[in-house]
Amino acid sequence: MIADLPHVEVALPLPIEEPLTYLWPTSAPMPPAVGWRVLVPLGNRKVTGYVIRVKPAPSIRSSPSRESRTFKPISAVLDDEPLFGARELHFYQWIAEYYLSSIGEVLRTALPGSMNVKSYRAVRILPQGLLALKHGVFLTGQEADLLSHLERGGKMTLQSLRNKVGRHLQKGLTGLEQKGFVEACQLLKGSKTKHTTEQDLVHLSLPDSSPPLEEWISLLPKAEARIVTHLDREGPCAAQALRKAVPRSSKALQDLIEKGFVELRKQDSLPDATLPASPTPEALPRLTSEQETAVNTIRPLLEERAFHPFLLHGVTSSGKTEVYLRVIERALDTDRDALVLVPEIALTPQTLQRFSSRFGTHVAVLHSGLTDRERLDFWWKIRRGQARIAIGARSAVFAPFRNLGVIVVDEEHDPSYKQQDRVRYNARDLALLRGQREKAVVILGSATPSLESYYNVQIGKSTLLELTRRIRERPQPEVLPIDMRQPSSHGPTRSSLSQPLQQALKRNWGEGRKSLVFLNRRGYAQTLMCKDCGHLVRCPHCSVSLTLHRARKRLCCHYCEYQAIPSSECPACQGQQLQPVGKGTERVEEEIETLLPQARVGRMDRDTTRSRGAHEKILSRFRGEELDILIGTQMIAKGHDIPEITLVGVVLADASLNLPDFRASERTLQLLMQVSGRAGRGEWPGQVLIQSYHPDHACIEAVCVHDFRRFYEQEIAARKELDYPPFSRMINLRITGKSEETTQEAARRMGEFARRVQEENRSRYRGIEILGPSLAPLARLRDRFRYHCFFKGKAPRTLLAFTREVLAGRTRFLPSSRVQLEIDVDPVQVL
DNA sequence: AGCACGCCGACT
DNA sequence: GTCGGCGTGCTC
Repeated sequence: MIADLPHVEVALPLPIEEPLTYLWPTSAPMPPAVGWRVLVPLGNRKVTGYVIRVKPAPSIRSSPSRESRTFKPISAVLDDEPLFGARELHFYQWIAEYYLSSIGEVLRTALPGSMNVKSYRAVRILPQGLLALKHGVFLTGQEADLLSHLERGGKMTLQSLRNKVGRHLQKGLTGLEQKGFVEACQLLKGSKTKHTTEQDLVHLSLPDSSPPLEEWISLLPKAEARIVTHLDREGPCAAQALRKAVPRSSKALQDLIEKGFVELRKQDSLPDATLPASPTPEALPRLTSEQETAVNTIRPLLEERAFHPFLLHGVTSSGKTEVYLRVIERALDTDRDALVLVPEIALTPQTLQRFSSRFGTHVAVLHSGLTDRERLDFWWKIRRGQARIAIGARSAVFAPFRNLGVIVVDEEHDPSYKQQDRVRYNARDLALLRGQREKAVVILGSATPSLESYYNVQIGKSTLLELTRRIRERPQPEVLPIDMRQPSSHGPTRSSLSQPLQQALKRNWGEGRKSLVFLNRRGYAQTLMCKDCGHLVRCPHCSVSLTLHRARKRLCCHYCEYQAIPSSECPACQGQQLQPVGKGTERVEEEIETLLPQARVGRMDRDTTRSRGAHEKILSRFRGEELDILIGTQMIAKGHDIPEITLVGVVLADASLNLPDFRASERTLQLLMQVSGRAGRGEWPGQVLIQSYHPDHACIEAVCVHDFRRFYEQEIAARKELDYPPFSRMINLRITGKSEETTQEAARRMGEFARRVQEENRSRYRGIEILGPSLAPLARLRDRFRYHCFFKGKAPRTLLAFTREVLAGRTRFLPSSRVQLEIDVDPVQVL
């Protein structure tokens, strides 16, 4: 046995739970260690993996009777240094265990996507093959077919060949391979992204059984032939230099790479130039006394290098960002790094401006629009200590800083911090964990803290810092409810805008001020309904109705890609009375245009911000002098600061209130407070009108009197009563499948099995409550039926242990791959 | 995840 | 007969 060679355990980004063992060849230029990214053989392809353990050399005493198996060696080491160390690995392992996922999946989530290289089985045509095709000799029909596809495509994966030729190509291929017309090989995918410290070196990579070079070159197009000649004469050449040396080589080089006749290899180029000098210092704004207290409370703990969580509860426009900036400044001064998390939608140029004007090029901005290359670049800059601040959405919580001093989670209540697929982590919670592990200060900021975070303050786990006043002593806007049940609210028309809101919009526009109108429902009408038979137009793939989008002239499903052309005829009764019901932003826009024909009205929702930069473009038109009234969905409620807005209208506060979710009223409060906060940020006082059919609901009352705490007290009492979070933890198990019967049956058996597990270990699992299984509120999505089940318990560890035990028996209740199981720990959205 | 294999029904 | 569908099981 080759007992002395080092073995490593490699985690793979696949749904394989266990790491696999590989041999670390002695020929490798570096010793095995945790964190190396490697390419490993798996079946007949190659995948990226990450070394998570170096196995101790087997002792001499280990009995040879135990079947010793041989392991495959790794194929390649992919970087010049490991991507993570023991500390980071431990963090990843914690996440895998807590979110009931595998370490490989966590690594895939935590590291930039372009780290994942894969290979597929492929074949490529050999020069003899090209000749054979030209002269049409010795070929069956299928062989000729295959060769002609290969001639066009160069190196092709078996998959893509199959798509062209059909599945049965094995016979033809083996024939061609025997005749020496094609060669089996691997095609790497995703390896093209490199960071800037590397450059491409072009190598010739002629097939093994190569004829004389001249014969070869004669078969290639001119430009390609020139490159091959150049490489043959000069040897390997940097891609950029080659482009200069050989005219018109870009396209030809691409073709050669695809045909597999040349290869790109990475080579280190010079490291980045040093960072530019610090930005021009700007006069720092004077802090309010509240801001100063906050900064002065946080800074000493930062300097102590201790973990300390803070909840910065600051009303809108109270200057939370300035507090972050001051603390970050101090962190940098003491040689520590800073991480700032914001909801994706709040990553606007306006927000970033404040950070970059203060900290210049130290800031790495991680937004969704980055190319793979840029993302990788930032990742390495952070890892190498060249970027000292990162600002980004959810996934930035994994930014590879080594010396964090402070983590900021702005708008900490925002549900977008929860990842909704694969590893369903909550970035806010991971920020706290990371701060604890790395002895950093963590600041959670919000005008409307989540109940969890506010509760943590009450039980002493976190320190509350309050900013109760707006900067420059601006008053809070006046917030008034409008009772939509009162007939007097409506005018003679059946407008979605009440009389008071119409009056206010007119007046505000007359005074030359800006108005914001909020409705959390896009499209023209919620759906079409038949007046004769009551039929609703529904999505054929999901259990939801289709939304009418008038500009696009389509009925759209908001959960899948399905679209239909609206017709005036009822599909059920053939009546001609299909009518729009339920108004969306598009309709409200139309109503406002009718109400104020001279006003300039804009709309901002997912439909109008589809293209890149559209979001900011609409906002800057509104900020400038091009729009008077902006109507939109929740994306108008976030972050931006437009001083001229003096009126905010909420068309229907109830829309999010009636969702079957225990957080519905919390969510509604957050939305309403946030959108209200847009009013009166400048010199003129603001007014907010909230239309509702439940104007006396606790969360609407709370918004009207600006009393978050009262709402909190009420809501927390209700949660306690029902043992909902934060008084318990929940885990949601969802079973989905295309067949209704199979899915329902699997869900039923899962519930049964879970109850049996509980019964069998009654003493340990007594405190766990099993709710369901039941049909999910969205019973079908993308052709899959959905059933779910909740486990609820007060002790997180026991709850996790229980769930693990149930999952261990998943083969018992998940008979086939026709049903899928998704696990969501601490779910935020349970539709 | 991706790939092979093996079982079935529907056609050149 | 083969073609192409899908379900099952494995990967160091």
